Amino acid sequence: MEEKYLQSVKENLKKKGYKLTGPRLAILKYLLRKKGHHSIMDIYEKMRMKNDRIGIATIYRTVDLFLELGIVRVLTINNSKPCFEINWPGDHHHHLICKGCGRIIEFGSCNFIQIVGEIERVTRFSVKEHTLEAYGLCPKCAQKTEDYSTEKI
Amino acid sequence: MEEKYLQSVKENLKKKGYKLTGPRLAILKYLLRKKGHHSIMDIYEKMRMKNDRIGIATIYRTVDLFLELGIVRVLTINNSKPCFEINWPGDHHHHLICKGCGRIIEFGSCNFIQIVGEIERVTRFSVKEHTLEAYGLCPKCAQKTEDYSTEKI
DNA sequence: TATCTTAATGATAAATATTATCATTTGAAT
DNA sequence: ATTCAAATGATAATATTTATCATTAAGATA
Repeated sequence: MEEKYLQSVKENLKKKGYKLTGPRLAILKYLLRKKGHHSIMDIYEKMRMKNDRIGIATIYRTVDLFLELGIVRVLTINNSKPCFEINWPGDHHHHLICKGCGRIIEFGSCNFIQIVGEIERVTRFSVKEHTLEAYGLCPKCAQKTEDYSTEKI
Repeated sequence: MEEKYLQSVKENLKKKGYKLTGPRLAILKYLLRKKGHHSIMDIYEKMRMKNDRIGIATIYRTVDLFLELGIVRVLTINNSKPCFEINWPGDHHHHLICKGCGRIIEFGSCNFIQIVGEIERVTRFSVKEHTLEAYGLCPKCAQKTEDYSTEKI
């Protein structure tokens, strides 16, 4: 699975005339291994801890390139620093962010085909991608809020 | 309409113990008047040009406060600087961004009630808000792409 | 495999963006 | 009108991002 994906990334790069360098491969593997959402600084610090001599400029450059090639996706929660994740082909998921504890849940393929059709019909755009972020309260935090609201002050 | 909204913002601030100061009102009016999506620097520069003595720190602080109070919404397109817009109550729109020319189209209330219900059922979260960005090509840029693809090289 | 060519890298300087500090101002409660 | 804390603007301090450039290393070629 990952092997196959690495292969496809390699072809993707080559096709556009980019090299599959050590640092690029290392960042890719980092994101594949860690899963989840990682800021530039996350990636940089964690990789440096693993005795990797990588420079931060390379992280910026590589993430930008990966974004352009569709290898990664960016997630910007509220107003904070952008985080990146592997854009697995066929894995069309979205994010549910708890406003209480900040936990991020991924939820699977949304029934969006109809809505996209509607958008295309109304706007005359052709829609290629979409991202959806939902904000709310996880069960625990919802419980807490309820506790507060019934609490005597 | 705007009068009424200003009034509600005033109450919103007061309720939480914040003051309706000159700068806050000025920023709010700027966003109400200009419509669309504005970065921190946009707001700062335009307001300074209008002989406004406002400091940039105040823009940051005020926008953060307005976000927290739900008075504005943030839109972060791809990986660029966040832009802000008035969060009109009842105006639940989303953004369609042309990957060709960067133009942003707003599209109206999406049929999302079912999907939100589904998300809540599966994740046990209670969903309060959601944002949806769609990326694609506007009619003009779609046309251009087609031109290229049929062009002899 | 050794050589060559050029894109890519890492270090770091430079430029931008954001946050913290603090003396002064101002909103609004009294 | 007075009071007082919150808010402001200027700007210093940090943090983030981009640009520069000598060096390195993919990958093409022989």
